Amino acid sequence: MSEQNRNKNKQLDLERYVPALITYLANKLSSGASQHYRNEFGVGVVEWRVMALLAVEPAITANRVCKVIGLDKAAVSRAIKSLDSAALITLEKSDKDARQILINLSAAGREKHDAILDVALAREARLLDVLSVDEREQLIVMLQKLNEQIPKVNG
Amino acid sequence: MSEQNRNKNKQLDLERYVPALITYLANKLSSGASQHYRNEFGVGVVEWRVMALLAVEPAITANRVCKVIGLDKAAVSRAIKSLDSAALITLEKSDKDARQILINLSAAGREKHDAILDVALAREARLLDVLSVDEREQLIVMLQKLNEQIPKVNG
DNA sequence: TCAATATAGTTGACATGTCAACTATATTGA
DNA sequence: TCAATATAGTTGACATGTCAACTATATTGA
Repeated sequence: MSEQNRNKNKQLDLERYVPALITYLANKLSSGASQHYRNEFGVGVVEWRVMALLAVEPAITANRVCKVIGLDKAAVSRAIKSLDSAALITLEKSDKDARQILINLSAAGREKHDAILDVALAREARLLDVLSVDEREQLIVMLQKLNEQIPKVNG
Repeated sequence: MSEQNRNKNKQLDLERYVPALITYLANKLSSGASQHYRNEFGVGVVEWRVMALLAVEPAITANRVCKVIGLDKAAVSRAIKSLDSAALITLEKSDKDARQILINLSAAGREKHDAILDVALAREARLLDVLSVDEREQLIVMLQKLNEQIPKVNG
């Protein structure tokens, strides 16, 4: 091996570099979903994620939405404005704290949620089709662990 | 259980919904990396991914970059323009096909690549810290399988 | 009490990512 | 040969995501 070959041949194994694998997957999933939901249902993925959370936890604040879905409050603020314009949510001031606004799905929002949910679950099912039941369980547990590691990676 | 409770209580289990777990993770990883790399090295994640690929495969076209890193050709075109302005790559017309431009890392680009690589590998190591060696291997194989499923999910 | 500090949400600026229309060149097949 | 088609790369428009500065209100502690 020549001097040249020994030196400075550090490189990434792109097929095994986890951040790349995850970014690739997330980009494809999000853009595919966004396009589909926007065409079929008139809302984007961010709006969909907020609706999915509201179905689980009614009457929550924008701040709670940020914490759960991991988005910046600017993105959430805009998604809420958009959902409100489309009459898919209702907003009410909190009695407890005049800074807070409580968000709920409207009846129309609940209907749209149910329709999108079917599509979202079908998409997830097609994705996970290649994994065994055990593998799916392992994947979920590992992704949860990795999400908990994020502060250590970035901090 | 009342009629109301039986009906229409379909909802997502947000802690186990794989597209959400992946999107969350990818957003945090990419934005953390982007901020870090931009501050320390003056390039963003897209530029970094292109550089990492160029270190593995020299003298490739923009089209090849798109295929490997899974980005739209618009994003790649802009990243290449930016890397060229920063003199981190060299561009040369292909003799074989006048439409193609062959891209290589410049000496400065190679140096910057090596510096970022250390940080990138350290970030990955901190992320994977919570997983055993076996789990890491399983995770990589599963992510590769999921990436192959993408056409079926979106198509 | 009230100044200092913290928290909820909004907005403008900008990075990242995708789409579609476009120009330029190469390839295919009647 | 040359019209039809395919491929490489660029550009404008727009969706998604983050940051920092901002307003308004609540909480803390001297």
